[in-house]
Amino acid sequence: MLTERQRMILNAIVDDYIRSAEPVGSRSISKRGDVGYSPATIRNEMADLEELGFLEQPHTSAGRIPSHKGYRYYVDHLDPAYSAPPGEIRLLRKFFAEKLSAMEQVIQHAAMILSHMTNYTSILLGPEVFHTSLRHFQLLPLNEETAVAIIVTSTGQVENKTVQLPPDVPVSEIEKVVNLLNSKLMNVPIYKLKTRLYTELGQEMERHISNYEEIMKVLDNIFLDGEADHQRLFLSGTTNMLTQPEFKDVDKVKTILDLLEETPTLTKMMAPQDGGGIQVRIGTENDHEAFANCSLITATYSLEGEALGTIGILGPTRMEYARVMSILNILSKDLTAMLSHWYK
Amino acid sequence: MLTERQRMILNAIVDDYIRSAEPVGSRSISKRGDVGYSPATIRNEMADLEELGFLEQPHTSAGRIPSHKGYRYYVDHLDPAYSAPPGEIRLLRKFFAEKLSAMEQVIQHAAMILSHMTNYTSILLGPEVFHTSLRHFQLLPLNEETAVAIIVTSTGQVENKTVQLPPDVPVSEIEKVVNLLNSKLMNVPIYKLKTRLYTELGQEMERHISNYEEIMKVLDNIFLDGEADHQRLFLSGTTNMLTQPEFKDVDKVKTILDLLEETPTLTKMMAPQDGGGIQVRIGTENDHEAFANCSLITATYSLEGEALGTIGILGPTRMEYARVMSILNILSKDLTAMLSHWYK
DNA sequence: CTTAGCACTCATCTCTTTAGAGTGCTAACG
DNA sequence: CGTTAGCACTCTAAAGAGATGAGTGCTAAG
Repeated sequence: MLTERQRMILNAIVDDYIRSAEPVGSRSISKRGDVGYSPATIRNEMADLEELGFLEQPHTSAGRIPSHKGYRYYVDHLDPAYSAPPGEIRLLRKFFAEKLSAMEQVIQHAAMILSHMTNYTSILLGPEVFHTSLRHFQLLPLNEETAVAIIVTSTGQVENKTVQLPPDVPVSEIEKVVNLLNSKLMNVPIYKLKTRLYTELGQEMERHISNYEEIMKVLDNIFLDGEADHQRLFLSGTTNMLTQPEFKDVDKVKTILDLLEETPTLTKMMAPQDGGGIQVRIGTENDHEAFANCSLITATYSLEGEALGTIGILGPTRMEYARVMSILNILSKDLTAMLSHWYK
Repeated sequence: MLTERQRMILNAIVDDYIRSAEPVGSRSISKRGDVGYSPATIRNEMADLEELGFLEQPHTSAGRIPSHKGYRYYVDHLDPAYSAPPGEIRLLRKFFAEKLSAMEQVIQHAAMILSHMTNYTSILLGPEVFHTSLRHFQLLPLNEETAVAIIVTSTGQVENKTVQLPPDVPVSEIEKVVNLLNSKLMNVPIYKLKTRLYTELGQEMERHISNYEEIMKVLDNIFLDGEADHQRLFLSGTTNMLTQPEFKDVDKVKTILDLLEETPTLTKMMAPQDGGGIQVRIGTENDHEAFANCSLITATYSLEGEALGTIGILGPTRMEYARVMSILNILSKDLTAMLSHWYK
């Protein structure tokens, strides 16, 4: 039905169009390495393919785009043996094997509810913390002043951080500390590391280690960081942004949505400022430019009196503050109640 | 700092703007029932409020919108006792109490993976079926010809459907059928109801019930419906639609996204046509106009040889068919494998 | 202090013009 | 006879030029 050359050209056009989303001109096909014909020749073939119904012209002086029939032909003649690259498959399987902890499910679920009820975007910061514990700790001196701290968690995640060492700490001392930590803090949940450091190790450290206080500071610093980095972010209702008339410009929405994908930035923004309770950040009070026209309302939930995570609603500055604040208030309390019931 | 009247006007402007997203003019404030002043008076106050920094003008001849300071004032002076309407709170708590079954988590998780890996929107149809079973069945005659069938599931969901009764069925007969169903089909998973109807009840029905065949038809009809309605839909990556240049027009995206919210329509579209395997529906081959520029690629996963659900990717007609088809193929097989392992 | 009236401003919509990409056709070439 | 160069032609997208109208600020009267 189609000549070999026509098939090749059709394939080239579909491929190009899939990549570029722009009508494909004869010149650009001609310039591809795998097609050895001039634009004029391609044009002739394209005219034929159009007549046969495989291509379309959006308008007279545009390039061609595949018609439905063209796509259909392309799909039906795809190499059936084609398989995604092995790296991709490995990734797919790896993600698929992951599981959410019961805790995370609750958070994710809450995110969904929030976005549905408010018609805004909800952002929930949940403590990954809950299902990861310490498997291994290492502190490798790089030189006299700096060392790399390595934390391996029960889920196999490896975190590392470069830290400044206090002056004049002999290697033997460091080894002692590391051994102590590994023996005493093994299997302790990440989020409890910092407190356990003091409650369980304080005395022993004081007895055996010379620079006790300064080393304590270093460790404190390391675990503090681990705590923040391990939080997990759940989003829901991002498309609700689109329904707001102030964001009818796609580019504006895009900058916001892109920022929502940037987990670290978002995590920082969600961090509660001084004290808990409901917090409202209006427009530029969010310290990111893309949120200049947004307001972020957050509330914290907690376990045993300690703030664990944050739930938040992102909307236009023109937001139904009263309603959203009330809903956040209720849900954060319910979450807190549920958690304390759960982990008791 | 602000006079009572200024506060009132500021509040009115913020409220109006929250609702309308349009700059608020003096006239519209004046016309509100709760403000008894003419536009000119309002204008004077508005000029003052602008000077104080609570309001802004997008341009000289537009109405006013609240500034950040204006929102801040509004928020800080919100009635602290305000609480969302009780109906809303009840709804919130109800949703929050819901739980996803293990099965559903897997599906939802798969949806996320798919959208992340493909950068398109993923739609997964999972069998709610798995964790709901029949708790109670009722058939209430309305008159001689019609009756309401009520199905209560183990999760407390209540489904009802109006059905046509065959002529001349005495009430006593109906009662017998209902009793038989309740005694024999109690705790049977919804998805097995239809087959069990025949395997377990066929003979007994035939013996005791006069209009056996016609009543069977009615029941069949009822359970068929329940089966379809109980499938659960998971979406992920809806915002990926935005990154496609063909959908840079917000209105176009909106029609698509709106359709994605319509669960029943979507469920129907995802239904596999004749036979399983990977299916590609290009443009208008999807029987909904809003998807004229979209392609939907679907694959089914199954349990014990029976198709249970569908996983799909929605993207522009200009889609990376080969890659997506390969990924769907792998994931659908992995899902099938996982399920058979799970439910054995 | 409040309100009516009127001139003024500026965004938005529509219409027109312009620039550029890509075609179709014709004629020449190997 | 298939392939290629050249050129006129077409049509969109971008830029510019009025017309429209909502809403203001100011002034003067109530």
